[in-house]
Amino acid sequence: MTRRSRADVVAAARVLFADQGFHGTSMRDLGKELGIRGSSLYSHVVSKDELLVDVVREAASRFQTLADEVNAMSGTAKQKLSRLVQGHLRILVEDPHQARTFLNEIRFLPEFEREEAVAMFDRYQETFREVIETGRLGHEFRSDLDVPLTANLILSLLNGTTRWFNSEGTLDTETLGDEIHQLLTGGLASVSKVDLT
Amino acid sequence: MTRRSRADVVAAARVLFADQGFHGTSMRDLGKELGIRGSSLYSHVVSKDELLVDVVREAASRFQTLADEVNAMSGTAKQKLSRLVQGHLRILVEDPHQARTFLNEIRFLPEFEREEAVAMFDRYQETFREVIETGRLGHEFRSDLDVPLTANLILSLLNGTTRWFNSEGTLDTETLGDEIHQLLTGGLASVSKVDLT
DNA sequence: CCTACCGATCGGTAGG
DNA sequence: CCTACCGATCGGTAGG
Repeated sequence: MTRRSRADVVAAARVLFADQGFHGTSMRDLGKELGIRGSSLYSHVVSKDELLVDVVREAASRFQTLADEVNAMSGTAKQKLSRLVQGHLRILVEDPHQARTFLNEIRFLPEFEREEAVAMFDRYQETFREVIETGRLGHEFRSDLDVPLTANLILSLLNGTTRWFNSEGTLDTETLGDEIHQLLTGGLASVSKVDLT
Repeated sequence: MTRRSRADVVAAARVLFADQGFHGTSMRDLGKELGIRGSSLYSHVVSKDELLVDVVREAASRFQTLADEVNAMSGTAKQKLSRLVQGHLRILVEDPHQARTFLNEIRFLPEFEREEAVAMFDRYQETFREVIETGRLGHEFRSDLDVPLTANLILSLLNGTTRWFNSEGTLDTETLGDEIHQLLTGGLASVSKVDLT
């Protein structure tokens, strides 16, 4: 194997921070994953914190990109919600370690970067709120919806999939997204909606 | 203050394991929370692991109790689901630190106790599956529902509330449960279901 | 990227 | 419940 780059170190951090937690992972653990000494990592990064910052930022950036796509898109609220659901799931599934580090270890960031990440995620969540509000005003969704609450519930549902969904299994990601979108728009009940529009 | 009991130590563990993580909490941190030395904790417990085991077991036990209640209950699938949703939320809200430690730190348990806890939670989840399956067969719910998937989605939604719900806020727990139950059974769509039964 | 090392902190024990 | 301490490990640095 050749010399490692900073990107290799970040790659190891994604995996170990996700599996063992930030505080459960030592620099020596990361080194072992790459076949080098823990102390050698400091030629690539100046601190352990920096690795967590990198992983969280790259995840945040993906969510930001999805939000931009949806904001630029035309279509009904349901269509936009579907795109948000599918896009969000794709991000979680494409790099589950990155996603889990983002979701679970964000609280261990240094204060400045933590606030930065939280603000970034809130801007992302704002896209959910806007789509829900549009659907509510346009009578696609219930007019009595609590919009911020609904956004929180949808994101909880999506993010929770990282705890059990395995993309190697029988269910593929897009089908999962369809199931979720169906549950969100129509619920569990058996009788299909009468569309009055 | 008088002498501390093992229960006091477990109480401190619930809070600090939830806020700082199991690996981010030292025995000295726990001691400080109680106003004693870290080493003094060993007159109450034999290891740090034991504290995590205690917190996880007490949470698991609460879920088990709820499952027993629902299994003993009569009513429609929707009513049972509502009871599961409300009961699950109440457990999360009554002791958020215990709940968050259970959800986030369970993976750091010693292998035997981890498998025990996972098995316990799967038995609990089985109650969700049974209720959903009953509703499906009785045409309360869609007949094409993927039952285990739906159980996972519902639990993801519920557990995710620990990340943002604050029972001190304007929204009380029961109303949150109603909103969730409404979302789950009817979805976001605006037109109310036509009940053919 | 390595060896050698730093002070600090870790979980835990002995003995009172 | 305390002091005093153990070996191991932590994040990180110096110097090559």
